[in-house]
Amino acid sequence: MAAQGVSRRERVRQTTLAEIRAAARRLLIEQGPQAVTINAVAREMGMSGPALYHYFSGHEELVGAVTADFFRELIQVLESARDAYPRGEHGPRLMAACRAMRRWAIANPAEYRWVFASPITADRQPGSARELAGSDFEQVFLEEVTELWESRPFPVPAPEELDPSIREQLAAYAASAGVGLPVEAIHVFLSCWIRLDGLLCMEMLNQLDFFYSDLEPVFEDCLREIAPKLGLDYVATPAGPSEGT
Amino acid sequence: MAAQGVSRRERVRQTTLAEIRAAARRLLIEQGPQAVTINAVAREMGMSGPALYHYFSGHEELVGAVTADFFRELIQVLESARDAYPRGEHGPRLMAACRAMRRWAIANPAEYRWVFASPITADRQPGSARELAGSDFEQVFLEEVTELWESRPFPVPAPEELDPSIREQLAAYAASAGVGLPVEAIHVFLSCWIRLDGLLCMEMLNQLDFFYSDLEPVFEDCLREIAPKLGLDYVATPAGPSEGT
DNA sequence: TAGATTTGCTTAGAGTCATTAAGGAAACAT
DNA sequence: ATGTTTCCTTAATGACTCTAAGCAAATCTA
Repeated sequence: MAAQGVSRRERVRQTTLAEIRAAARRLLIEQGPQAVTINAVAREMGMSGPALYHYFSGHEELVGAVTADFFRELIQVLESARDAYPRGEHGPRLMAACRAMRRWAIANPAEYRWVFASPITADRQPGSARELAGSDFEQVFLEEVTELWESRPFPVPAPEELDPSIREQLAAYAASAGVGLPVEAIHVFLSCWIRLDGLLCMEMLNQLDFFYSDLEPVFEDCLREIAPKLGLDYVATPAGPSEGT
Repeated sequence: MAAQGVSRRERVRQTTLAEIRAAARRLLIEQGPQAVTINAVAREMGMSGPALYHYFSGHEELVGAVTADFFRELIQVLESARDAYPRGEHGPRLMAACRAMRRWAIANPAEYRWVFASPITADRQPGSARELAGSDFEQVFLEEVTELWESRPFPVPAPEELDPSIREQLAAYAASAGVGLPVEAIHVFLSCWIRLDGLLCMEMLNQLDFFYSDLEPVFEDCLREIAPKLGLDYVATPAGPSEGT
């Protein structure tokens, strides 16, 4: 029922790996990022420090694994929020994903900061787990916007209105990432994305505490401004999903 | 010529303090934030570690002092960019300050991240040097916008269009910070601020590397969108300042 | 100007980290 | 039953923060 092709050893190993990442997360939440040390994690699970080196090549790899976990979790949260609405309803699906992102950030501030406002500049090499998970994450929104565009194109600036340098950079990105969207549409999408995520970023970095105590209405305001740019209707209270898949 | 009421000792002490902060900054730039340790800073100036405890109560206070330095420097940069234009020209003055902020961030990425994307969650207590410098920093923009508003009010949403919760929060902020601007105007200002700084924030956290290699035109695009919200004309190439003070 | 005090530094040391090395014991494979 | 792999331990190195104890020079005081 459990063992298929994987040996018992392998299963135990995976369990331990998961336990390690869980302990690291607990430390992150309870005592902050600087508390996530090899020693502390090991102690947390009744092991001695060097034992962890059988599971991770070092501190950095542990950090990378935990980060990848968070990305996966966030992607999953976004996808299920999105999939609460049927495939064709791109507006509600996008809005739901946006709101879910903020909800996750609010519920998991330490994790959000760990991932996005990473003190850890390392692990930025292309090909790292982090980089891969990061692009998967963008993909959730980009895919939906692509479908939206294909089913009902939103208004875009005229080609000559777009700064040539921006055009060039986006063309390069589209080519390398295989995005099936015209440059102008990517520009509109990214403008919206930057506004929304920039706001969330500032909120999570506590840069707005001085002015606001609750940014939820500000976030909604941002959604309201963004919606028409993608040709969508802003809906304040998301109506119950119309019985999706 | 130099010694006034301060003793020679005090002067030497201040010099040493400055040298310590400079060494810390050098380490930050050359080897990243994790290299800014008490020991490394001391070594950098030919001292032994514990000596620094005569100047700072510990690592955290050193970090705080360096942060405050950066804030002061940034404020100074903003002010002189602004003051390159005469007092009445609020548009050019604001734009200049915005561009100067990005220029400083680009020229001093480590410092910018140190200040704004601080891994260091500590030192957030109200009254800390950091908090004070932070509010001075906002003040540069807020003051200018206030003068702009008083000389030539920009369009604001009708009172009933503004979310009641936002209104309430901004009213509280205005009262506590002594802002002489109606709530609606604060809202417009903050919307602009959040867009601009959110973009810069994401840029500096490398969240946009995937899409763009050079964000300067994107930043300009943002300025172009923001300008009319404050009733200003967007000017791409800032004309030489008309011989300000 | 001599003596007391303050200040700036030193080294020593305790406790934390990351990481490597060496070895024991249990699980597994044959 | 034997050999191998795997998991974990302790020991040790060198970094870090920070406290303690103490020397020596600068400064103040009488």
